[in-house]
Amino acid sequence: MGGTAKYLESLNPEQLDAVRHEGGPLLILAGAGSGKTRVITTKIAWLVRERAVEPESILAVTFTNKAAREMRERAAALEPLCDRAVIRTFHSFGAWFLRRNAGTGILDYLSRNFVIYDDDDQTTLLHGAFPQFSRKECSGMAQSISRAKDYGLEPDSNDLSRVFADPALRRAYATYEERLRGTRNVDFGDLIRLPALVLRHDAAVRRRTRQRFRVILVDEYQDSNVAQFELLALLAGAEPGDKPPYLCVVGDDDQSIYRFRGAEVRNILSFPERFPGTSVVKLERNYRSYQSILDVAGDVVSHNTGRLGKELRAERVGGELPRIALLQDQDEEVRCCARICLERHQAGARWGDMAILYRTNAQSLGFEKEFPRLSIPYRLVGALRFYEREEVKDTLAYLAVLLNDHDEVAWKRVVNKPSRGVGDTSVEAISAAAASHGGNLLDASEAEADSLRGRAKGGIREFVGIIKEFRDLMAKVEAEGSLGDIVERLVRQTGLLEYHRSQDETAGTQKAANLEELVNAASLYPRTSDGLADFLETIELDRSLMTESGETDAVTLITMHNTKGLEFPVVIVTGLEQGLFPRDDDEGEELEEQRRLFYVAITRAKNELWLTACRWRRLHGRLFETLPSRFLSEIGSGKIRFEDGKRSFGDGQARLPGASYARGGGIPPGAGVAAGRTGSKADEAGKIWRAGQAVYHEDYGSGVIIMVKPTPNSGPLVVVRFETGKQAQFFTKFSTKLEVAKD
DNA sequence: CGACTAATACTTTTT
DNA sequence: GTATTAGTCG
Repeated sequence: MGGTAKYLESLNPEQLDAVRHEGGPLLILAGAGSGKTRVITTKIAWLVRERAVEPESILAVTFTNKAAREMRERAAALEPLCDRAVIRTFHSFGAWFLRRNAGTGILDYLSRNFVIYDDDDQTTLLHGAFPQFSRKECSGMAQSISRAKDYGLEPDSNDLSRVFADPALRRAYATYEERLRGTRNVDFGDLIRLPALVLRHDAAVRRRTRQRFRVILVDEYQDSNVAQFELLALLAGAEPGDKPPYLCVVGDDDQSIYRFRGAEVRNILSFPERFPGTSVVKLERNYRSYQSILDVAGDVVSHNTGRLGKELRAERVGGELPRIALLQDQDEEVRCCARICLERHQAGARWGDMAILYRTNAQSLGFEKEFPRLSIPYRLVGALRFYEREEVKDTLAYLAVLLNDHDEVAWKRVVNKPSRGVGDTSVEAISAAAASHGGNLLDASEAEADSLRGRAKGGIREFVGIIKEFRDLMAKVEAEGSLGDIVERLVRQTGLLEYHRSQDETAGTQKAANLEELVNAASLYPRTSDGLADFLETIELDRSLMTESGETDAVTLITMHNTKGLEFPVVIVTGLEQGLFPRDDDEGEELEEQRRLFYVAITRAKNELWLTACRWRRLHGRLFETLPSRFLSEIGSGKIRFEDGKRSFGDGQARLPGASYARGGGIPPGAGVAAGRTGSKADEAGKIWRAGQAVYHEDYGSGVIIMVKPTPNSGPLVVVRFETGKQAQFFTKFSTKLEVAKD
């Protein structure tokens, strides 16, 4: 090849290496803000342009729809042919694969128009199978089952103890699978698990798939789970006598933050061992933040063990020192953040340049209350998801029933919504009768209608009538209009629109408007079964759909998790307190994950970084005195500026963490937080508080102290587990309701 | 069947 | 403290 093509010119040497690498597997370790998406998209374009790779033979997978969209657009901008490449999320690829193979082989039971059950649907399905368990218990089971699928565990696996604490519940997994098959639908986990199963057992499909996809790229690889790894290994395997597809994964082990959902950091840590002959390229030049910000991030994450090892260097040298504000309480924290935002705005920054980050969604409340009063516009990210709303799920359930007579979950949801006199008894009767109709609920409904009593008889007939009518409507090939027209007519005719409109009036909600939005979204699809299945899949797989409407200039309120992939000129990370971030019981792997989360949060900042912590934090309706997060003590001296030395965690004297920090000593790691764990401590009244001591609380009853933590100023803090199973912490000094048990 | 009250929980959540 | 949900009563 001749000179460097123009679109490669602005890449740095490492990025260029990554783009032009060929042959064996490639692991790109891409630090935050290192131009990772640029490298992947350029690589796709380069393969098509310089290496004459067929775009159709390229498979690129991401974790979010947003990332997939961005990758598609940017690759196509570099080389128009790239729009023929398969660029999808892991799950959307799985759905695509399953629809092509539904009805054959081990997927013979599966409807080609399957819908995807979410956690809520899984719970409903389990509740139907196990009515003796509460909905809450079923939700727990659903979670365990999802996790099992994340780990690639089948119902007959010996390792189920990894996710099912209770052995009795393991059998529930098998029952669940049976019921799920009966619905002819899939859950989220199946979108990964089933393609792997097919590839493992069907040699012909495996060969066809491997011959088609000669290049496989994976983004955010650090967040992949075991099941995804297995699917990837199958896709990237070699057919006998053939070269394996080219495999390239991109990720950052320091940004792995989804362990609780089954993500497995080891996937990236051990990639070179799992794929021998792997080349590694590190992208360590950061184009986003000032060096002063990366210094803080680097200090924090360096406390983790088991890293692949990377050090970010800023292209943007200098920058002000990040600042930390130690506040008295949440109200002060809110005011502090508001002050920063107002100042920046007056200095010319846009509201949209600023973001307030927190660990838990509940922390957004204080900001939401105060900001309107101060005329600070804000937008809340990720709080309410469109597709999870009742009215949306109702409509989708009707549409699912149109596609599939066996969809037990959807059928149960809407057969009596809005109310048409079909109560639990009738629903149970029809459910039971479905067994003799091969699981077909519509047939069962028709057969049972006559034997139902009173209003239920007419109600069920009405329901069946509606379903049949709309199926006929869809089947009319010559009919004009889009799917939107069908959906609009459906919400009217079923009474759903009227039902939710009246709810709007009493509850002041926006349900009717949301239904309108759903109709609008549907009008982009053709009024066919395939169009409908496509529409449902898009909504099921893209929960963020329609959350952001229009470009509004507003301060972003967001959880740290949700900031991944984003950047802001000004970032304020709040709630940096021991007990909240990290939590007191975060240890080992979990502690390291929390530290990575902090790392992600810090590296979102382009120009300015603020950290805040409160001495008093209200949690579960109870006020706790806190210590600064241990993560703060991990920041080297001189790398952060202590804001307003007058306020602090201490009593205003020499052992002020803030004061000593300001002098360069670093915040002491919450003296004794770990050290005093097993110790006992007497308070002023001379009462002895130690682990194992039986106690009595006026409200909660009897319990046992499981932990005693000394605090610098507030006397001992005891963690008590009550007989009710409840666990709570008390400052013995302030808790008048807690007594040492008499005997 | 719907509206009330009482109990209950309460990280994070790409798909 | 707050929000949601389960259970009970009319």
